[in-house]
Amino acid sequence: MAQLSRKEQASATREKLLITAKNLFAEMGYHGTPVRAITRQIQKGDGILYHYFPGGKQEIMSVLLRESFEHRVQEIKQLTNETIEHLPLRDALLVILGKINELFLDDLDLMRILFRENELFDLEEAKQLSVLMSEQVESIAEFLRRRHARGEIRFMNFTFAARQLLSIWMQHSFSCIVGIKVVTAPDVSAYLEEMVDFTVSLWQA
Amino acid sequence: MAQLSRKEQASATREKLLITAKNLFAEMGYHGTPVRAITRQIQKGDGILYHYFPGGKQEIMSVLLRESFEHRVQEIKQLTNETIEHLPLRDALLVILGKINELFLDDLDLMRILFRENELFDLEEAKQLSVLMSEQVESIAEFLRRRHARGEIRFMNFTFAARQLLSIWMQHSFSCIVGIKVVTAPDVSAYLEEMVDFTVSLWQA
Amino acid sequence: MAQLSRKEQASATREKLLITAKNLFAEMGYHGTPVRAITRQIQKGDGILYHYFPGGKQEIMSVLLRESFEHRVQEIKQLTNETIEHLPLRDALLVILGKINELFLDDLDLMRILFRENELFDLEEAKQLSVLMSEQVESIAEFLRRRHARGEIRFMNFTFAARQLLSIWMQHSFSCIVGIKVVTAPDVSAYLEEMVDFTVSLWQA
Amino acid sequence: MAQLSRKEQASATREKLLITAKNLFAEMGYHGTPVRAITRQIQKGDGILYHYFPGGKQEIMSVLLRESFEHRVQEIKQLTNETIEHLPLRDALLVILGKINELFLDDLDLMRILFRENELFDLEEAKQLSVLMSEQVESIAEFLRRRHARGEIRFMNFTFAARQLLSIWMQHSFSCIVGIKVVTAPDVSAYLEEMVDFTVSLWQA
DNA sequence: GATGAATGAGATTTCATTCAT
DNA sequence: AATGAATGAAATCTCATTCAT
Repeated sequence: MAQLSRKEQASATREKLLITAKNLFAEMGYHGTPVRAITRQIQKGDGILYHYFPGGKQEIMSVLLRESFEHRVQEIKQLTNETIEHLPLRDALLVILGKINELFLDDLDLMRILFRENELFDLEEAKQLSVLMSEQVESIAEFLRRRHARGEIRFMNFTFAARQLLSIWMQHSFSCIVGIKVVTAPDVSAYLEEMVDFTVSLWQA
Repeated sequence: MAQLSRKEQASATREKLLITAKNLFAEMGYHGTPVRAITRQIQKGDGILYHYFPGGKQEIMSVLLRESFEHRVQEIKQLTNETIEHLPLRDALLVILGKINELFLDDLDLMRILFRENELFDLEEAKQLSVLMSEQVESIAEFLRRRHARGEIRFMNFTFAARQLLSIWMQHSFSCIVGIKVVTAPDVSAYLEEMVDFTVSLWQA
Repeated sequence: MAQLSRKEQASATREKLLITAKNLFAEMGYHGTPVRAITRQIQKGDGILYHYFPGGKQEIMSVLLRESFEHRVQEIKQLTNETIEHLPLRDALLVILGKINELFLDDLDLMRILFRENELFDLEEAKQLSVLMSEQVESIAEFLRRRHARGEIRFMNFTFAARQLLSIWMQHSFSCIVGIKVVTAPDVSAYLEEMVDFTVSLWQA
Repeated sequence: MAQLSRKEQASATREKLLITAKNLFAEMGYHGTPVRAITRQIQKGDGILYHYFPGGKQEIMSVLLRESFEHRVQEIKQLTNETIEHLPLRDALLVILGKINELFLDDLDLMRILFRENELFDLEEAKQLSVLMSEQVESIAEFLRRRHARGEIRFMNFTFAARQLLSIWMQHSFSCIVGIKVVTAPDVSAYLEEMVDFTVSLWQA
């Protein structure tokens, strides 16, 4: 292992704290994770967490949410339509949903916590997520409009259509998170595909 | 006030415990509600809760969920299609969703807790809720089939159509519960109506 | 040992907490006394203190001060001049100062704490003590006036004279408390007597 | 600003530490002041305090007390009677008390701390203060003797008289420090003057 | 001279639960 | 049926101090 400068080591410790906290919060919940569990896992003293996050447990959670959110925003904004413009409609939609899904699954644990303990944190995170979803709706509506221009789907309220599509995905995701499902089928991965095909078929008629 | 028999008194205390617990859990969360807050509000000693619910805090929460769930099941099962059979399609669907909504809003707080602390309680409740939703999907699909038979909507995969409809509602409800919304519009009450109309219009084409 | 009813035992525990806290605070200071030291000394669990004093360490200190103060007020008010009316002046004054001294020495430890940590507690206690001292000044002035009427001392501003007397005592007491003395003589007990005699001699001239 | 040599810089840092510590101790108490508050205020690292004061927090407090005390001793010793020898008695006494008062008020905060935490530090400081006061008593007694020789006051035990005078001042000062006053009058500044006049009048009779 | 990462003992407090009465 | 005294593990957080750099 390379010799690390003090600054590098400090930043590494901070990072370890964040990662460990995220994992433990995911595994045992925010309330279920004692601060000690975090510090002990990185084999440091009890106080180290307060050295990097003077606000304690709450602050480390806040930082986790903020960082995850910022990453998500950046990724979704980069989801340019160019890469999907030439794909068949259903494939394009699946790519979009898949990409969104990926982003959420990426930090599914964090989402889970945000949902579960959502009163703990100032609702800022939730609000930002709302805005993000709204923007996404409009972006998809725009995409559908272009497909209509190409004659692939009929004319309709494209914003509503986009919402319909996102509903399917969101309901599916929320269900996974909270453990209540509409579909008790074993093959949950195919669910989205099925529903997208069905929806597109309605749009084409 | 009439003198209560011992049995009635006991039962009254048990009931008071349940109601008080539900209110406090809703207000301050399950973790945020000390057992003492419950017993003190009904002006009884600390131990009384364990007399009626030997399993303690967890048990009282379980009972609350179970009772609420049983009530919900009963109500939804009574949601006979007969009463809506003669209504226009979009009205009938709105009645169905409205009824489901009503049932959930009825104990929105409990739902919130079920979502938030869903790993605390054995997932039995969540599973039952899943089954309930699946049954509901089939029931709606059946209803749509009948409407198709009447020539009101075209032929399609009615199960998928029912899922699509429920997705809209579920996404909406979950969003309310966790505070993340796709629509930041001020008039949220009209949202469901709009989306149902849109969906029905697709089914009719 | 007689069998105690539950209520008696509870009250005994509360009392034990107060006494133990007082002793430990006196010995090691308020800050220097962990709550655990108190509960361990009475061989009870950590939480018992919070059962009787929900406000914790601060509350137990407050209660100690309040109770001590109430006792002191009561005693000083009962210090009727009747019992000293017939004594020679210097003896009467020594009785008064001795009585006051006794009252303070009674809870010298508490006084020490009140002085030392006086910013901790709302200044109510200190204010009340001030009022008490002022009243005492007037009471002594009144007594001196009567002695003047009897021709034992000359005419003068009796309030000032009373202050002068109390100054001697207070300075002496404060000195004992904080450990700074004007007199480094070994026989501190004779100090007050000497000074009273000196002062009276001035009044008589 | 002139470039400071290393020695000057070091000494400046040490001085900054002392001044900052004194202010913070005064403001928040010894226990209430974390070492970090001091080092952060002078924008240095955590360890710097231990560089200049290896004994840590305790040592810096000790040094503060010692320096303040040395300054006080020096000043009081310079309080030569020559400057007051020609003044009227009451004015001369007021000058003496005023000078002593000034010296104490100068570092009232430090006095306050010395009183509050007097068991923390070895009692050396308190003892020295005691000796200082005793010497002062004798010095005043000597002064009174000279005034008696001039026929301004009658013969009496001048040591006792000096004690009586200092009592008035000490009680007043202590009262200010701990917040317990004999006089609740609004004009506290006149208190000393009144009492001195009263005492002198007794000496003259 | 100076830094600040790291320590870890220890402090206060909470609270679900038990059980003798 | 009811009480509430007592428990004690556990949780969060503070802070004087050390020491490698």
